[in-house]
Amino acid sequence: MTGGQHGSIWTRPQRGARGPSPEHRLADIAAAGIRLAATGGLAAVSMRAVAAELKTTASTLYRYVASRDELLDLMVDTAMAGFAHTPRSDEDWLGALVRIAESTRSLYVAQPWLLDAVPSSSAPGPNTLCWFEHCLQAMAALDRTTLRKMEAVGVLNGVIMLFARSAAAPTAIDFAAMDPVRHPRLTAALTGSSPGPPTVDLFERAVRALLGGLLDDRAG
Amino acid sequence: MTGGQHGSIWTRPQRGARGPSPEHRLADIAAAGIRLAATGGLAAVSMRAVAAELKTTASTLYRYVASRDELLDLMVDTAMAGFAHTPRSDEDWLGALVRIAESTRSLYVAQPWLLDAVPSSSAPGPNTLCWFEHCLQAMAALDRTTLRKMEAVGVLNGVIMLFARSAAAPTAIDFAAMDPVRHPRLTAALTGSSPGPPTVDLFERAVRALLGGLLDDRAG
DNA sequence: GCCTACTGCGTACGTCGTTCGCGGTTAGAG
DNA sequence: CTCTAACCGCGAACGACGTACGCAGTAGGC
Repeated sequence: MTGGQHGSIWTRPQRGARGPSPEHRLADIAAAGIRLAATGGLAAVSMRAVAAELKTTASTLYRYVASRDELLDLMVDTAMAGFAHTPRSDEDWLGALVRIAESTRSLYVAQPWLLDAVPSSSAPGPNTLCWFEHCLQAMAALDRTTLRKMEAVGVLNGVIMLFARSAAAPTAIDFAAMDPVRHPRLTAALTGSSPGPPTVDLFERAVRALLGGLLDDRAG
Repeated sequence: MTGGQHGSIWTRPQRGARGPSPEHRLADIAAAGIRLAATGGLAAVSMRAVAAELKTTASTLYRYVASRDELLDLMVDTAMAGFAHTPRSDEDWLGALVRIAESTRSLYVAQPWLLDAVPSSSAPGPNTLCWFEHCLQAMAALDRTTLRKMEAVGVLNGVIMLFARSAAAPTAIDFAAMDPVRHPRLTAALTGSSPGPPTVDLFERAVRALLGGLLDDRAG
């Protein structure tokens, strides 16, 4: 199993014919990486650590994967297999997208390392494409350009990740640099009442407003 | 100048009284880092590289900065000094925020490394706080909870970064993993007409829709 | 049976962030 | 003035990282 030459892991032939059969599978490697990421974040996913998890060495991993980034791509797509969505007949496109957004967000929140890994992946795997497909299917009845829809899906995904990030890492901002004279409103806002609980359904409201503005009504 | 013990760079005393005067200034260090980041991205900003830019060594930098992350914080806030905004009397809060959003995005697009650096910064510097203050000032006349406004500003910043990212790195996605059977709509969308130019003013529409939905009209 | 492609793996290279301790310098304390 | 403690720049080192190379062994195609 060569980890080089071809374009991406998804198109690469899984196995040559000649040599001994590989001792590992891509699925196991991805699972090992995910196991490490779940505990120590993406920083804990080093070639050596993943290899140790599989009781082998780092150089062996390069028989399966061309680089660390490719391993991350593999992990992302494996995690995306956890996404499931069943269309309903009683809801419109906006409702369907909101439901997709919410289950996607919960997936990101459950595996926060995804938020750090996704940006590197410019070669989406089958499960990631499946997610995309679900979004497009939800908008099937909507009369808009496909380009327009895909733009909206891209923005939607960004917003989902945005909310997932703030949910995963409670915004512990250190406002030590604040000067009451230069930032009166900020000071007033912070020294005022305690922050309290975030607005309920902020996520759903944001998603609805965004998609509505991007896809609904007038102007094309 | 000790790079340790105190909470953040912003509150740390700039200089002790006893020893010889430092040969460098934080501003120069940040500028050197920015210079490197402008060419080779954040990856090019290593302690050794920044030190070499200042004709010194990596260990010397630690007299000024506690860690690489702190150096990044410094760079981010220095770059944020490039943000300027003058309120107008003839526009409402939404118009003001849209203008802020657009100039912020152009700042991100001009210095794409900011998009990779910001996530690490949980200790905003004075210039970053100044940006926040501008947003709050734009909404001064708006009758909403301060909490609500700050949430909206947080989401706004996320959306700005989202669009800036897609503008800086043209989405060269490799769809090699696509199976026409499993992803019919995606295939149809991609094999159909060429992607063509993105929708005009997608950014402004998204910002307007989002802020409108988050802050305007009914429901509290 | 040989050749060839493939396997796992030990080793090594260069780079990274960071720490430690040295010699030299400066300012406040006595 | 002397002394001393705090501070400076810096060389060297540590451990960890991603990755390349080459070796010994194995299994299928001819």
